[in-house]
Amino acid sequence: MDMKLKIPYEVSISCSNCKLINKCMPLGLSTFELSRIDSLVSQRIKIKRGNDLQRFSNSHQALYIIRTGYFKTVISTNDGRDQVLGFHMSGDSIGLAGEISNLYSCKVTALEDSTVCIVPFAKVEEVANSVNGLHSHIRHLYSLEINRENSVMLFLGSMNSEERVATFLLKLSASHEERGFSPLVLNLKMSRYDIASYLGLKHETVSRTLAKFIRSKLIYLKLRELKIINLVALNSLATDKQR
Amino acid sequence: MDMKLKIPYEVSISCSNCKLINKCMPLGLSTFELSRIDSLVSQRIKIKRGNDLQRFSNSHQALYIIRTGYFKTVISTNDGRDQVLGFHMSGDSIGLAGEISNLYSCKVTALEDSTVCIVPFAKVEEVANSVNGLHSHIRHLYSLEINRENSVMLFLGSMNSEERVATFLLKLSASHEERGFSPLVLNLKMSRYDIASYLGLKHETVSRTLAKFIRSKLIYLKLRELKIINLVALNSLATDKQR
DNA sequence: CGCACGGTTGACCTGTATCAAGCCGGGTGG
DNA sequence: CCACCCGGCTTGATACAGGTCAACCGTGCG
Repeated sequence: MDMKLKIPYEVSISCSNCKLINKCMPLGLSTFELSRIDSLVSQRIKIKRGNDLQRFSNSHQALYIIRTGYFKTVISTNDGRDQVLGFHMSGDSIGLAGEISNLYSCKVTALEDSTVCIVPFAKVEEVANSVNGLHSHIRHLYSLEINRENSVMLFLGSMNSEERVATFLLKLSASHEERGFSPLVLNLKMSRYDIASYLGLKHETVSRTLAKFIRSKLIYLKLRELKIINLVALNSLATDKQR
Repeated sequence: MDMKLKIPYEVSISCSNCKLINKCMPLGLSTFELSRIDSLVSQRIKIKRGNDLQRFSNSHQALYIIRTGYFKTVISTNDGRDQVLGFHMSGDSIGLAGEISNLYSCKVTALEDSTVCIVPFAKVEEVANSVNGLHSHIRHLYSLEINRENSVMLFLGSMNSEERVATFLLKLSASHEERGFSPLVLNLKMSRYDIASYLGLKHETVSRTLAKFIRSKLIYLKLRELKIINLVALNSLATDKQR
């Protein structure tokens, strides 16, 4: 069924035999279109845990797509304020905001060893007339990002700490499930500090809230290893604003 | 120099003689390119204060650009949570997120009588090969929006109430200045409730913080009419995180 | 003209931040 | 391989910013 050949580890470096193709490219491409897609990715780079995806030349001239690994994006101001904007895993596009504003810089940091595909927009425009819907797909990627940010603003602007933490766990769970992993077993790649910043809380509050969830048997947690025990209850914590 | 002919009020309905062309379209277009741009806008619609920009057919098939007026975008969940995501005025593009997610709906409400230009993406793709940089300009618009949202997440996640209100006023001021108005005289189109939601505060807190600013002679405020008296101090409140 | 709603202000309360102490685990160097 | 140490994490005690509740005012809309 699923032939497992012994293949040198660099062979699968083309889009057409990448498992993620349905996530980062339009659905339902013909074989001809697939062959054109292969020329989109100018390079694939490896980034070690703790390092930043430093932008090559002009960042908003290219799309960065995570092939493997885990990242956080952080905005920092010159008065020393930091804010984690999001966490990203395989198939996600990052750096869509480009470098427009100089008021604050946006950093993309690997939380584990990762690989990233770089798709220059120039190539997109070259290839677009032979691949149907490529432009609209790029717009779709931007829309996804804006939607993601909207949902972050929602909890930052209107939720208490329990609701925020529950929402965070559910988001993680959903993105795991989306990628074919168990939605109930999460391996946290980020620190409590990262979570706290993302949720607009202090790390102590995150700790306490997680402890409360453990006590009420919603989750199991040992360091960075987390299991969701009561998904339903967690969900109603996040979405049933009582009163 | 600048001929002022008496023209029936609907004539200026083409992009090539719209004052906003430099804001919503790429810079430095040739006259030929300008003529192609004119065909981009499929229609211009009027929206009365208090009404929503209801999306036509499939929203993410078109770009909506504010010609005149003022809008707020609001996200609401089915458990009755509301969050103002932003305020928008002439030249801004709205609705870039499309309708991807059904978890929460995003509403765009006019805060005063407004007009909006609709640019279907299908037209963009038709015209793109005769207008240099049109695709990259669209991407630029998305980037602007993502950047804007990043800055909102920054204050929602990491600022206290004074910093938030000061930041809000400075943002308003900057967008006025950008459009050639005085950066010091602001006419608030939105209610205190809207401001509060946007800033992730309660309206009482917004009121009190504004009152504090009045007392310390940073601003003058009478209902919705606001004057910035000490821009420098306001700025250092927003950006100098002491300690 | 009147009323409802937006806005302000005060008194009080609570959720989250702050400060502080201690624990644990993993990485480093001897 | 072990010991140490540092950074991530937890937990407790306390403080305070901002939320909540309530009363009142003004204004602009119907």
